[in-house]
Order: sequence, then structure tokens, then C-alpha cells
Amino acid sequence: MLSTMTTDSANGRDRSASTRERLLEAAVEAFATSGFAGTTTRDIASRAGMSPAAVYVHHATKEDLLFEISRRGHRSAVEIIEKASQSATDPVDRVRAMVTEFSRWHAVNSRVGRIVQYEFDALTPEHRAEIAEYRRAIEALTREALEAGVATGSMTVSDTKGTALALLSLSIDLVRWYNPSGATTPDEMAALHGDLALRMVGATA
Amino acid sequence: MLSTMTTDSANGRDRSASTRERLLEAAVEAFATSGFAGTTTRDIASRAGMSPAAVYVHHATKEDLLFEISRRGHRSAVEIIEKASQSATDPVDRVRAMVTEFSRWHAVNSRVGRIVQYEFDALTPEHRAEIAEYRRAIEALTREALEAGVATGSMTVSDTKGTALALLSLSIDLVRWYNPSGATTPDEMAALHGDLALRMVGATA
DNA sequence: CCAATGACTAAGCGCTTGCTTAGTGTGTCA
DNA sequence: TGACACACTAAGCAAGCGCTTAGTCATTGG
Repeated sequence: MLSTMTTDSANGRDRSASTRERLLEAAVEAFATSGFAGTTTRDIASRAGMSPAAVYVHHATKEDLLFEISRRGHRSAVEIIEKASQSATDPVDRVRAMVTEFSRWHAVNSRVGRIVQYEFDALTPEHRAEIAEYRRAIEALTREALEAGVATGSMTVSDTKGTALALLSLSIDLVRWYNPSGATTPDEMAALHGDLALRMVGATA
Repeated sequence: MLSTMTTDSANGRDRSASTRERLLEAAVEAFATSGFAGTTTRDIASRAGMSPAAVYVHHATKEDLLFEISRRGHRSAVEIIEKASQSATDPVDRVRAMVTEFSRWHAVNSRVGRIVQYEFDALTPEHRAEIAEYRRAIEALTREALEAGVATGSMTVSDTKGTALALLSLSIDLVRWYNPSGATTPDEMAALHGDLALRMVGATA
């Protein structure tokens, strides 16, 4: 029989793991709201309902919290765009899928997305180097999709690098203003950006 | 005869005004590099070659420096996009001019642009209210240009509000990654975004 | 049942923060 | 020439910072 653990009957290991996650969630809220430099470790602890020192039982430094959030966020985003890239063989369908899913991800995960996109410079040089790899992968995948479309003649794009960055900008800039409790749903944002992307690459919808 | 003032023979009033500007320029560099919360008043003072207390001779608080930078930046951006809006009667030409000039502004002023776009939440509620007005004006001008194009039949846009935000995203997201000492010039960015904008609104280039 | 383990806290250390105070030096007027 | 005005600084204050230390207490394996 599977564990019927309730919140107040966790064993040591479960308790530790879930507290670690609670602190990460508290850090996401704090960093997304106040930025990394504007957030205090006391703020993170109190959002998680714990004493200031509890943060350091589970995470070595404040920057380690940021790195963990940024790494998970980037890996999730890369996964989404890779999956979208593989979902279609036709380059036009592929570009639509990639932009649609990338925008949906930024709308659904707008709090984490804000940290992912705006707190890159707050990472240590070593951590920044790892994160930079994920970003390069996303840009490369996008550019390759455009090059494939140009090669088959189904798209008209003279500056594939610049256009790839512009496509990504549509999705990424969402985290600056998107309001999860507003009227526009992630699906609507995703569909709009997917349509706009096809126009931007000169594909016939 | 006009003043032949040299840097070391300024009178009190000139000296005061130029020191005030030097501190603002130092604050722009500091805020753009480290963010508002990550910048110390000592950092601003030392970038301006002065003692920490000198900041407070010319500016009441650190947030006042941010507000002055943000206000000037927004006013300049509004001016640019208003002028572009008035430069053409044909809606398609107007949209191209607006996006072209807005992107050029963000590429040329990428340091100030970063502060303008990312430090909005660091302002006091009163200051934030004034800045919000400038932002509303920019969004309204853009949406109106699209509505004019739809009305004359020269554009095909079903969601004018969403598309207006997407057009602005192209320009604004520049400040996140644009490198002034890189290979791409502001003119190139501006032209690319102008072209993409016309495709996005379904205009025949 | 008892020693060991490890999650968690109270208190606080050394340092930095935004900003102030008290004073110095220099150019400007009557 | 001397009193004033004002740009600017040296020193420092109260508060808050990231992080540590020393310890309490509940759970667990033998």
C-alpha cells in the first residue's frame, strides 16, 4: 500500500524534502516580486513560515536558491521548446508549435519566467555559464527551424538570427506585464503569438 | 558673447547643474548594471567621483534619482513615438515608422531603456502613477494606429490590443540583450523590426 | 529504552545600507 | 575687504543585511 502520509505525520526525509521545496516556492514568490537583490533571506523564511536560519538548513546561500530556480526554469523551458520542435516535420508547423508553446510556458509560469529572464546577471560566473548554455540551445533551435523553412521555400526570412530573436521576444516579454489573474488566458496568448510568428516568417497561413 | 566656460572655471550655478547631471549619469550606469535594489548610493557617488554625501546635496533620495531617470526616459520615448505617429498619414507607413523609431530608441538608449522597462516596480506609488500614464499613452497610440489600418482595410488584425503589445515587445525586449558594442547597429535593428511589424499586421509590404 | 540523528530556532556577529550632521573651503557680492 | 552663500566632505548613526553558532526537541534504529 502506498504511503498515506498526512502533512503532520511525515518522516524525517519527506519532511526535509518538502520543506526544501516550500523554501524554493517562497523564494520564487519573493524574487519575482522584489527581484533577487531586493529580497532578504528573512523575507523568504517568513513566506515559508519559518525562522531566518531555517533557509540555511536546506540551501547553502541565497544565490544557490536563485540558481536552483533558474536551472529548473530553464530546463523546463528548453524541454518545452524541444518537444514542440520535434512535434512537426513541416517547418511552418514546427515554428508555430515552438512559438505557441514557448509563449504558453511564459504565461503559465510567469513568476518563474520573470526570474529566469531578469535575474541572469545576479548569478555567480560559474552558474551563469551553465545557464547560458540553455539559452544558447533555445536560440539555436529557433534559428534552425527558420533555416529549414527558408531551405524548403515555405518561409521568406532574410535575417534568420534577428528574426529568431524577435520571435523569442514575443514570448519572453510576456513575463514583464502578463497578469495571471487578468482576462487573457495562456491559451489565447499562445494562439495569438503562434499566428503572429507565421506572419513574421512570411509563411502562408 | 556666449559663455566660454571651461570645466574648471564654472560659476556656482553651472557647477551645481552639471554635478547634478553627472550624478544622474552615474546613477544610470549603476542602475542599468546592478538594478535599483542592487545599487548603493556609495556606488553612484564614486562613479561620479564624489563623496557619498554629495548625492544628497543634489537629490533628495535614491528613489528620486530613479524617478528622474525614469521620467526623462519615458518622456523621451513618448516623444519619439508621437513624432513617428504624426510623420505619416497612411496607417501602414505610420505603423512602420512607430515600430522603427521605437526600436531605434531602445537600441540607442539601451541603458536608460533597461531602467525604464525593468525598474517600474521600484518607484513609490505616487511616482509609479505618473509613469503609468506615459506607458498608457504609448500603448494607446500603437493600438489606434492598428485600428486605423483595419478601418481602411490596409491591415488584417483581429486582436488589436494583443497585437499592439506584441509590436511593443519587439522593441522593449531589445534592452534585455542588446549590446551597444556588438555587431548589430540600431539602424539595422530598427529596419528589421519595421519590416516584421508590417508582416505582423497583415499589410502588403 | 536509550543514544544518535537531524530538522529547526533564538540570538547574534560583522558588515553594509540609506541618509544625516557638523564642518571646511571657495567663489560672489556689498 | 569681509560677510555671506553654497558646493562638498569626514564621520557616523540607526537599521537591516547574509550568514553562523549553540542549542532544543522530536523521530528513529539498535
